[in-house]
Amino acid sequence: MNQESKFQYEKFLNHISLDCVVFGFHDNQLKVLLLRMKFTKEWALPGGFVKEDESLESAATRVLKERTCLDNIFLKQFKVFSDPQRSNTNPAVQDLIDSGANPDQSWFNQRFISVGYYALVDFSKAEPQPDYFSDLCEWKSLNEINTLILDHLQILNKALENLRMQLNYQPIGYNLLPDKFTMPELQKLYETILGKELDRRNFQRKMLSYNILIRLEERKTGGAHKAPFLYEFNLENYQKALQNGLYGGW
Amino acid sequence: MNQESKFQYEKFLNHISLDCVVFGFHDNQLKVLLLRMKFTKEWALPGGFVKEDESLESAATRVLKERTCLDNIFLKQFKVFSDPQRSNTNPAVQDLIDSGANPDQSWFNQRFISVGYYALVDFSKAEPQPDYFSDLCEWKSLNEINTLILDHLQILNKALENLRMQLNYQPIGYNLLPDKFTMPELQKLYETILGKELDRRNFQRKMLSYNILIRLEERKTGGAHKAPFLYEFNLENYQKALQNGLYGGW
DNA sequence: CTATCATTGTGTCAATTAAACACATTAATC
DNA sequence: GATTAATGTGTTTAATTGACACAATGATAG
Repeated sequence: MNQESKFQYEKFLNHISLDCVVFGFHDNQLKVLLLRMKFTKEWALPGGFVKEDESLESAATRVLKERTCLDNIFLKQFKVFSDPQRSNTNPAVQDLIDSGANPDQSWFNQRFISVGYYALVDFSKAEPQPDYFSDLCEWKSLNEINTLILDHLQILNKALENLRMQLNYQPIGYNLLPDKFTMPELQKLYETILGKELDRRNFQRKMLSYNILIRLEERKTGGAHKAPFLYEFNLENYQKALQNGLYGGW
Repeated sequence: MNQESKFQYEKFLNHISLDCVVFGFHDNQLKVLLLRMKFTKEWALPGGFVKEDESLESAATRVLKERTCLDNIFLKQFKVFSDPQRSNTNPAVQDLIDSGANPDQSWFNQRFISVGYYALVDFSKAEPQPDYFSDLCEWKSLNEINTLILDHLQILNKALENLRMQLNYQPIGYNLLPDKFTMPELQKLYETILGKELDRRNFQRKMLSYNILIRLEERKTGGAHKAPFLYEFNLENYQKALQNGLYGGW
């Protein structure tokens, strides 16, 4: 276990927290990284607080490095959750207090405005680590997730909504797939995020038209049936597409 | 002057502020509502703080009602600005301190994480009101705005970027135009936001295809040349389009 | 080692959408 | 009443999307 040895709430800004929806892709399924709370055994999104001298982005990066052991994670701020009632009527708060991290209870009893981030990571490279308040850190498939503490399920759904939007004007995949991947794998990723099936041939045509893929001379063998080509991203064009978007619109 | 008689910083959450980029449309130009600081005479975005029992949305709504005398303003949260250095190296802070609102200076010397909102309002119905720290509240055209306090120019630019994005998947205009308007006026609004010209005939065809417009039997007379039809929005379809978006994407 | 099977690679055709452009109409002005 | 400059309403062509067909191939079963 690579938990923090002490929870130093003294260093953090009051009232502000952040929650991260970490997406990964494995077994043709979209996964989300969750923590199991030590006491109530409820599941939660990884989150944290903001130190006095760091930006939200730095704080999110720090938290995600602690939870996944990864650097350079794709991070996107998508919404702030500020309902005054979002955290004060939930047993999870008691759980945090029970943790003993904050003896006088003043830290967890305050109201938090939480900034939501979603992250896209390479499933195979992440090494899930629980935090001070949890005893387990695991990937869960979307359909396995029924309840989460506080408003975390709402945060997860909003993140997914935003990820689906991103799909429509920015490339996706570099952060979620291994370096080399097949067209069917990329398509499955899209289908999983969107929750619907796409036409194989039209998908390929559209995807290739973005000019962000490089087809390798290699094929992926081992599976039954015809061996598909391997692709990798053209990083230069991928970055351009991230900046400029994929569609013109007006 | 309809200023607040007292600045009650005691009631607000520490470290959290909000800034609003209020867009209006007048004389075929996109306008932004700005405040002139009492002492330094620098210009700033309208902003405020969050009371202990209100959400960010409520706080933004409250602030905008104070600045424009309008209810039911279209509001959209677009980004949080959290650079630790964003406010502590700027003369504007001294200006706020000089205001005397907070004698021990503890309030304005703290670090603020600011949530950015943009608002779309009917120019002709807003009644600009300065706040406790400003002596003037005025509409400014985008090209008139060169410098703003703190990182407000950056906030403005990000808001504009987001507004341009919104144009590509949601209808716009109901909040910015009077109840009845002409097609050329609507087109000018789009052109102003996008900063580029559009083909008159293609614009009309595309806009009508959304089914959010109702053409009235009336025409707008008074201008030289042929009188254009007046339109109004079909509110039911407009709301649907806001929810579902205008384009399919994947 | 050959036939079978499921999947991949490639391509076509029709329908829809977008871009570029032309001409008739009309309200104010002189 | 002619002129002017903008509006109303098209058409034509190109580009994109959606639906679908068939050949190629790697593993597997017999």
